[in-house]
Amino acid sequence: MAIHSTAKKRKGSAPEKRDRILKAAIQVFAKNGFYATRVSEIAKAAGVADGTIYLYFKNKDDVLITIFEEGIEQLLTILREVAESEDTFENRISRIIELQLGLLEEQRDLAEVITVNLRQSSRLLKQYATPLFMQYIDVIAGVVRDGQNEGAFRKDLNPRIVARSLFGALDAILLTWALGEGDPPALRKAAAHCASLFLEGLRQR
Amino acid sequence: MAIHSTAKKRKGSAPEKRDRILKAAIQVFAKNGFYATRVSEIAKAAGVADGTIYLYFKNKDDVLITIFEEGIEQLLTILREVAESEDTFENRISRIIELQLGLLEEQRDLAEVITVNLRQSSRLLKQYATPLFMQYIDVIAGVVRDGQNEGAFRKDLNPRIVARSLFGALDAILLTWALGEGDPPALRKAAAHCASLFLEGLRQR
Amino acid sequence: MAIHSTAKKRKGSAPEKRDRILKAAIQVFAKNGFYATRVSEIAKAAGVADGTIYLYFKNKDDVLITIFEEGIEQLLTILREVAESEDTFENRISRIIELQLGLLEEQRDLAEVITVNLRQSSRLLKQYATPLFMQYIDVIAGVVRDGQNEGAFRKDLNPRIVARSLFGALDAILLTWALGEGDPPALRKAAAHCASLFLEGLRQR
Amino acid sequence: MAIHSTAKKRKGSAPEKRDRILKAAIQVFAKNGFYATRVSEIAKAAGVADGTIYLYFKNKDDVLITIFEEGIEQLLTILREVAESEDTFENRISRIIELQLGLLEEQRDLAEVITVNLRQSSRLLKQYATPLFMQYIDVIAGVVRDGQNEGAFRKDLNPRIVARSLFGALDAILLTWALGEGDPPALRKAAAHCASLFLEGLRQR
DNA sequence: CATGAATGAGTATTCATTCAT
DNA sequence: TATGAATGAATACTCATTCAT
Repeated sequence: MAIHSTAKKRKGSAPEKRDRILKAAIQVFAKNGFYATRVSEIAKAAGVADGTIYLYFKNKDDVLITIFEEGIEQLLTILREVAESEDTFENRISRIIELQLGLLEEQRDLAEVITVNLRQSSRLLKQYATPLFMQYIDVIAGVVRDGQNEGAFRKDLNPRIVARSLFGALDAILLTWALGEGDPPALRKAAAHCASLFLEGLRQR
Repeated sequence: MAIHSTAKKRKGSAPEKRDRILKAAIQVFAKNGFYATRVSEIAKAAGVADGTIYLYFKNKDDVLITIFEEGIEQLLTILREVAESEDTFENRISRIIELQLGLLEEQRDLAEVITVNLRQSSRLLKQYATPLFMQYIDVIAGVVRDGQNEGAFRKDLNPRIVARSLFGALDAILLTWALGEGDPPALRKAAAHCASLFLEGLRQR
Repeated sequence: MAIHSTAKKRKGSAPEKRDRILKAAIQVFAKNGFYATRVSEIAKAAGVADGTIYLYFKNKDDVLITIFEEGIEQLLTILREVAESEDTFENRISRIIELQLGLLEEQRDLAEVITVNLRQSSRLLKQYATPLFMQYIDVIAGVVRDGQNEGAFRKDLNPRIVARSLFGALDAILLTWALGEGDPPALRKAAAHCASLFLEGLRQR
Repeated sequence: MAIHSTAKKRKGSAPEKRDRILKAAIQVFAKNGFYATRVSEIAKAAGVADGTIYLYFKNKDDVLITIFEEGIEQLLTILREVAESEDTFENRISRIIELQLGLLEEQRDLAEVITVNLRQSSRLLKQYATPLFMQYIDVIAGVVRDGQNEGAFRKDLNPRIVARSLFGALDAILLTWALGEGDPPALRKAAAHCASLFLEGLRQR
C-alpha cells in the first residue's frame, strides 16, 4: 500500500541496524561489564554478523563511547529543560532527582552502563566521559547557584560541591538499586528521601 | 632476643612478600584498572617473580578480592570506632566524612581501587564485593538511626538511604578531586561543605 | 553504422571496465604487493563497486593471474618479433635488452607486478605463473641457440642458462633502478653496459 | 657425568629454541611463502607453543627480518673472505659464484626465503632488506673494481652494474632451480656456465 | 619458597566474497 | 550489469597460569 515502502526500508535499515547494535550493547555491557563482553555477543544479541558492527563503529571502545555520549546527551537535554524551567528552585531540584532516577528507571541498563563504566580506567574512556560528566554537574550547579542568587538556598555552600554531592548520592542510590532486586517503588521512595534530605540541607533560613 | 635474626627474617619474609604484592597491586590497579593490569606488572612492581604471586593468591581475581576484603575491613574498623564513640551524632557524622576523605587522602589508591573496580569488575566479583560494601553503608546508617532514636536527627528519612547518599556524595567528591589537580585543601573545604549540607538536611527541628 | 551510439557504448563499456580494473590492479599491486592489496582498493582505483570486480574475475587471485597472462603475452609478442627479425644476433640481443628495459620503463608497474608478485605469491599461483615465465626465457634462449648455430656465439654455453642469466641481470638492474631514484638515463647506461658485458661473454672467437 | 650438565642445558635451551624457530620458519616460509604461512604452523614445525615464538621475536615480520639479516650476514662474511683473498680476480669471481650457489645449495630453503621474499612489498621489509642487499652488491663490485685497477678486467664497465648483473643472474638461476626439480649437479653446471659467460665478458683484451 | 620460561586458550578485527536491490 | 551493505571465516597476538628447576 505504501508507495515508497521499499525505498523506506532501504533508507531506514542502516540507522535501524546501528540502533539495534547500540541497544544490544547496552544490554550486554550492563549484564557482563565492558571487558567481559565479547563483540560476538553484542552481534548475536543485535541479530547481525560480527563484522557488521565494524561498519558502524570503529571498534569495541567506540561502541561504549557512543553509548556514553548519546546516553548522557539524552539526559543533558532533558536536564537542561528542567533547569531552565519556570518552576521554584526546590521543585527544580526535586524534578532533577526524579528525572535522573526516573529516566534511568525506564532505562536501567543504560544507567548501569553509564554509572558502571564511567570510571573505567581506560584513559581513552576517561577522556570522553569526564567532560560530559562535568557538563552534567554544571547544569545542576547552575540551578543551585541561581537558587542562591534568588534567595531560595543558603549562600555558604559551593554550588559545584553541592551538585557533585547530589550527583554522587543519586549515583550510589542507583548503583545499590541496580545491584539489588531493583523494584521501582523502592527507587521512588529513595528519590523522595534524597530530595528531602538535600532540600532541607540547602534551605535558606 | 632472638639470636638468629635471619630465621626471624625468614619467618617474616613470607607475609612481608604478600604485603608487597598487595601494595603493588593496589597501585597498578588504581593506575590502570583491573582488566588492563597484567599480573606481570604487579609482580614487577612488587619485585617478585610472576609465579610468586600464585604462592600467595589463587589467581588475579583473588588479589582484587583480598584488597577489597582487607581494605574495607581496615576502613570498617576505624569507622566503627567513630560510630560507637561518645561524641554527639553531628560530630560523629562530621568525623565520618573527614575520616573517609582523610583516610582515603592517605590511601588514594586504595580508594580508587575499591570504588572504581567495584563497578567495573565482573558480576562474580561484584557479588562478592557488594556485601562488604553494604557493611560499610550499614555502619553509617547505624549512626543515623541512633541519632534519630536519640532525637538528634529527623525521623522521616530512611537511614540506609541517607547513608548511601552520604557515601555516594563523598565518593563523587573524591572522584572529582582525583580526576582534577587534587590539592588537599580543596578536599578539606569540600568535606566541610558536604558535612554542613548533610547535617542541616538531617537536623531535627 | 550503428545508429544507437549508446548501444555501442554499452557493448564497449564492459571490456572497458574490465581494462580499468586490470590497470588499477597493476597500480595497487605494484605499490602495495598482492597480499597487502585489498579488493576494495582495486575497486576504488578503478572507479567501480567492489562487487563489480567479481563480474569480470573469479576472485582476487584471478585478477593477478590475468595480469600475468596478458602482461607476459604482451611482452612475448614484441619479444618474438625481435627474436625472429633479420637483424644480426648481437643486435637482436641488444634490442631484447633495450626492449625489456625500455618497455618496462614505460610499464614500470607491470614489471613490478610480474617480477615481485611472481615471487611472493602462493605456491598455486607460482605454479601457474612459472610456465609463462619459462616461455619468456625460452624466446631469449632461442635467439642464443640460433646465434650459436649460425656461428655468432660460442657453443659451449647452455642457451637457457644464458637466457636466465640475462633475464636475471636485467631484472636486478630494474629492481635497483626502481628502488633508487630511477632516472631514465641511468637505466639506459646500465642497459648499454649490460649488453656489452653479455655480448663479449657470448662472442665466438 | 658432565658436572655442569644441567646448567648447560638451562643456558643452552633458550638459544636452541630460538634456532629451532628460525629453522622451522625458513622451511615453512620457503614452502608456503610468508603471507600464506600461519604463525601456528611455524610453532608446530618448531615443536613449541605459539606463544613461545613471541618470547624470541616481536612478531611474524620480525621472524622474517631476522632470517634475512642473519642469512645475508652469513653470506656476507664468507663473501668478504673470498673477495679479500690472494687468488686471481677470475678465480675470486668464480668462487663467489660457486660460493653463493654452493652455500645455498646446502640451504635451499634459506635461498628460497631470501630470494622470494627479498621483494616483498611490505615497506618494512624493503627497509630492512635493501641496505643488506646493497652491501652484498658492493662486495662483488669491489672485486670487479680491483680487477679493473689491476688490469685483469676491462675498464669500460661500471663495477656496480656488473655486480648487479651477476647477482641478478645467479638469483634467477637459483629461482628457476628452486622452482624446478632442483638437482645439485644441474646447479653446478649452471654455475660453471654462468662463470664462463661473465668472465669472458669481463676479460681485458 | 621462588623463579620465569613455556604454554595455549581465548578474541578483536579484517576483508574476500555474496546477493538483494 | 552494477551496487555496496552485510556476512562470517580466519588468524596474529596476549597474558593468566603452570611447573621444572
